[in-house]
Amino acid sequence: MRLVLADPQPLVRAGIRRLCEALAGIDVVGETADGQQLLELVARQSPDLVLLELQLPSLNGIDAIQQIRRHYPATAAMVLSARGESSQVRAALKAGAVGYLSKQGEAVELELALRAAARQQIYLSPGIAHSVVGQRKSARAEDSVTLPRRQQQVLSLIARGKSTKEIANLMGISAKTVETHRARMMDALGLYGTNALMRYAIRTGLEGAEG
Amino acid sequence: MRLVLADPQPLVRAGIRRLCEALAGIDVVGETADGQQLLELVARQSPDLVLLELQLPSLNGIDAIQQIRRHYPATAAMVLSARGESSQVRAALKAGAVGYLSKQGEAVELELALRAAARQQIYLSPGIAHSVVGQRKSARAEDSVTLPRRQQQVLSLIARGKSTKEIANLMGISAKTVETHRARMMDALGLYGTNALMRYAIRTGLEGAEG
DNA sequence: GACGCTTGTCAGGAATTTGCTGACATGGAG
DNA sequence: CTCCATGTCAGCAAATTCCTGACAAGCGTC
Repeated sequence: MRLVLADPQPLVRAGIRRLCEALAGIDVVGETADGQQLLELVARQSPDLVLLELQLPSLNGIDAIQQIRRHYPATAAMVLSARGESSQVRAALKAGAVGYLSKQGEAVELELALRAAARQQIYLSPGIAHSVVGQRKSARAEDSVTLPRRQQQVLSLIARGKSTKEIANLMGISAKTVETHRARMMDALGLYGTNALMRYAIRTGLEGAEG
Repeated sequence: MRLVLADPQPLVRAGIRRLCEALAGIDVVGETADGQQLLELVARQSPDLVLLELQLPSLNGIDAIQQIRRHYPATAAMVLSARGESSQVRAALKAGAVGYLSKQGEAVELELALRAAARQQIYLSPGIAHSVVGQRKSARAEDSVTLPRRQQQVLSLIARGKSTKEIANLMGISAKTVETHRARMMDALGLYGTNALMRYAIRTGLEGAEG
């Protein structure tokens, strides 16, 4: 099985690569830190599987998965993520991921996951699986919502520390409208107060931030 | 050289372990996800070197380094961290770390760093080194400040998404005083506006949060 | 195609929060 | 002893948030 790795941290990536290469029948044919480069790599190498972190610079993991599914259907994509919010898991699977492996998981899971992928099966880390099985009691509203486009834009700007006014300018709309978006998001997410939303925004909306 | 690893993510830890074991003369004699367990491991194994992530559950990396230096002076500690804020770097070195390796660094750095440690030398990742060399022009105020006790408490509560009122209640002081603390922190950190502070608070004040 | 629902846009006005300017006590540095 | 950082608190003007509407466009359904 030919494999491509994508993770922003070179040392981590190198480590995972070693783990993969130690497995029989696994051939790592490429690695990258970057979402766009990942697509190019896939185009060149046509790997059987891509193992990718969701938080990638220049093109986030979810979008990368969609592109891969769309343009290179012979290549499967499996997530290898540090975090495991339900919304992320759902989004990844909806985008076409064939599995979701948590970095919190034990090392043996890596082999299980890759073997599963080779057999066209879906692998989910324990502690991740519940996200798709659904309805345990502690299901927070935050974890199962997809915000509309405009609201997501606002959220991402909030996460970058912009003020309402700045957001309004950047988006070319009235500050009042930004407030409405914020209010609707808080409503949808079950959050109370701007700080709670900001916290949520920063916890999630990182999307290749860094400025 | 006998080595112990500490990183909260098993998969990452396993990968780094492989990378270390592939190096001649390196013997990984233990690994853990937890700060307290790290100390016990060091006590049992008396390794020559500990390679640790700063963000560990139950006992953070900085404190762990101090304890190790104090109680097991034969064991050296080197940081292997995802982030590289100057304040963290300085704190780690002040605590007695013999090096600071960034996960953003290339895999070859691992060998350089371990070899350096074996020769009693200090290794710093490129892009980290400037933190100690100091004074290049883009030195942000944020990176070299230690806040007073009370202000740190406020900051950590901000990071947890508490409102000014809630913080005031929790700390048993007036909301006005909380605002003063906030204002002085913004001043000290060179930040403008509450959102900027909140962003900073969440970026840094994580300290085993999760709630 | 009319109806309902979501999304995107915007405002007015009340209620809160922030930012700014003082103020005062304490305790350590010089 | 004096200076300055720290911790505490208030008054008041300015800014922001929250709440209540409002209206148009798109979408799915019956």
